[in-house]
Amino acid sequence: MGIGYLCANFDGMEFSIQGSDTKSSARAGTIITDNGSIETPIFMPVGTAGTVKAVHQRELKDDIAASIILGNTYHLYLRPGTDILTEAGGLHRFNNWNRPILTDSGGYQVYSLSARRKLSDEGVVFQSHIDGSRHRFTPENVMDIQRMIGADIVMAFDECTPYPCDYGYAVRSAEITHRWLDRCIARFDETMPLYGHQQVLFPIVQGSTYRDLRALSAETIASKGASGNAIGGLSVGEPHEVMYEMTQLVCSILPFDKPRYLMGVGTPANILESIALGVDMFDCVMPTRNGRNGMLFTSEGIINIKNEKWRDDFGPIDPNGLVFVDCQYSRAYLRHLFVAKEMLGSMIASVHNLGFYLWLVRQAREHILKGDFASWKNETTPRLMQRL
RNA sequence: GGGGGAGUUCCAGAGCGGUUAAAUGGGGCAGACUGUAAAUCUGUUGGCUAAGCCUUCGGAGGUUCGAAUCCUUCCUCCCCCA
Repeated sequence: MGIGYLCANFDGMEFSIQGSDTKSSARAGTIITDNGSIETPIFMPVGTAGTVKAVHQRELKDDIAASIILGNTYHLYLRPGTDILTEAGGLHRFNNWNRPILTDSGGYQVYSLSARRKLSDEGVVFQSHIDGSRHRFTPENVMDIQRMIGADIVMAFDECTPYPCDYGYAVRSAEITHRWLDRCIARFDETMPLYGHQQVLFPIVQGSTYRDLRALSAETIASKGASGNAIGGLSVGEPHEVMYEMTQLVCSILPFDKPRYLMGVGTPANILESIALGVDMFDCVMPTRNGRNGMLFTSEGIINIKNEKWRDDFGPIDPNGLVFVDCQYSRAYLRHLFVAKEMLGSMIASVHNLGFYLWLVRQAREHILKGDFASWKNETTPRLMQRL
């Protein structure tokens, strides 16, 4: 890849707001990228290793109607590696997804693989979870790798601050993330996209659960004038009220006219609450991972499909679901697949859960445009979160 | 017909005189999972009027302070030789 330069003020992404709720900070917008547009609020299925686990692209597009998916820098760098990705012509062509992609930077792995890495101001040295080999990640090469992956939205390299976390650590962690951000921006700005579509860089707010640090971090991030801004370091074990408090605080500081992305969140309730606080974008492994483990989110509540009670329930998985699996397979059949450890069970559950999550954010958008989002959210959430 | 082996809690299978309601798997039941080291992990799995008691290791007797473990006998199954 060559070192190039960008036209001043060029923004590879547009964001517009079509409407907002009357009794909350929820808004309905549209993000336009070179690979397609995204109506917000949006849920982005996680496709860490270049695949939304157990789901075909065809299902993602036609049934689930996902408008953007994730990839992960750390995982794709280790496998298949940047040589294969560039040879393929980028991740879009490699995994046959012609809509937008967002790549996480590996900042979450700084947290989740903390036992396997050494963090310094320079960057992070990871010991591969695959073969133990050592790999240095810096703000600079993380930008380069994300250029080679070719995501439409790339994330700044950060440290997802753990929880609980003492104040001193939270300060140092946020400072590292901020220093890294400047290096990310510098490198990103001096390099060019490789595959003919524009890319944008989202910075990430940290600050753990401390209001002053969150505010400081949000102001720092906001000052960069990025195309969109992310909130990281939440949903790592803190109480929900704390997560909402931090989200509300940060949203009040981040620019109104740019999309806000709450990383790693969450449950259906988390998502609706955060939309009300002004968040536009979400991603979470919950619908796929929990789906593979037998947990179904439905319009009627939450189901553990492995439970004996579904053994002879021949009703649809979700009578109100819009995805083809919802009405074509029974709960009894899906339970059988899980009990028998048949892989189709994981596939059906993943398609269903993602279909449900995308349905949920589409509903949210409709109610925001109608102006009754807050009341709809309050009456809907208890039903969605009840255990069946 | 002759010789040998085995029957243990839902299943397989340890245990071979007391620390055994009985290892370990599996199965069953339940729980967890939030920018994916996860098609993963954890708990539990005889009964009860539960810090205690009752029933349980093919059946019935017996030895012993004490038996799933030793003896007698019966039943059932498996293998080898005719």
